[in-house]
Amino acid sequence: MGIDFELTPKQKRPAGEPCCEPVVYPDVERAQAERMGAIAKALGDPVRIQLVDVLRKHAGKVCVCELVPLFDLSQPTVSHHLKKLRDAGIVGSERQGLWAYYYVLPEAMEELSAWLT
Amino acid sequence: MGIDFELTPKQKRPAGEPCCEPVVYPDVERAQAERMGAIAKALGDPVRIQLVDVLRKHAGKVCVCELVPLFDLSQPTVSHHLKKLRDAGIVGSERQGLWAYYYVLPEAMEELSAWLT
DNA sequence: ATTCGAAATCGATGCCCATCGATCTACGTA
DNA sequence: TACGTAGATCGATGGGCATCGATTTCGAAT
Repeated sequence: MGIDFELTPKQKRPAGEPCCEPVVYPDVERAQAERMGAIAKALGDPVRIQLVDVLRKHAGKVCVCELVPLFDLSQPTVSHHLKKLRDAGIVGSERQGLWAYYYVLPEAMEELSAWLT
Repeated sequence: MGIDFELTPKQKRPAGEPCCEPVVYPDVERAQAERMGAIAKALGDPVRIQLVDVLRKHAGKVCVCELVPLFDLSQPTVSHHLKKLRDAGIVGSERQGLWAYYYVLPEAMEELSAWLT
């Protein structure tokens, strides 16, 4: 359990004057912190926040051709943002003929939300 | 309300074969998306996730001199991460003599959590 | 006054990221 | 078969970020 960090302070401080109570092990271990950080990082862009918001409010699969004109960005850039969200497990995609449809996978956001609260 | 994006699709598609239902306005406007993105971006690093976790679980003010040895990082690097969290409004700080104490400001994380759920 | 120490800041470095135009892929249509 | 189109990928570019050692700042202690 816990993290393989050093926990015994290396600095010495004046005797009889501790600066605070000793800190215990962080109870998310490093792997979970990296997972939370990865989700948060994927959401750390206003364009991707709005993409997720549109997909979520639509409550279904949305075609990329509907997403691109929502932004003042090129089609490759929107595709790049969608890929970031997909790599983080926040959205899924599905191809039907020429068109590609994206949808929210709620689990990732529930993970982060559960950690936040 | 809403976002100043173009909403009428510019691409024409084969008649009688719509790819999906039309997308409505995103109901977080751009400013709110940027706020959410800023919070998520500040949390988008495993070190900062663990910093927040330690501060939160400690339920009080924690001295920087206790935080630094938790990580295999230099003191300036930890200070840099704390500054990022402070700039995003996720933590607050307080100086007492030589030492500096940090603590979680729950409002920012509640903001993001409320948007996520 | 001088020294010591905790924390922030500075400057440099190497890497990652957002963005674009151009290209590629693959499917539908004429 | 050839063409047109939706979306992904490529390569380049400019800016931002994580990290470090060195320095600065300022309060404490001798």
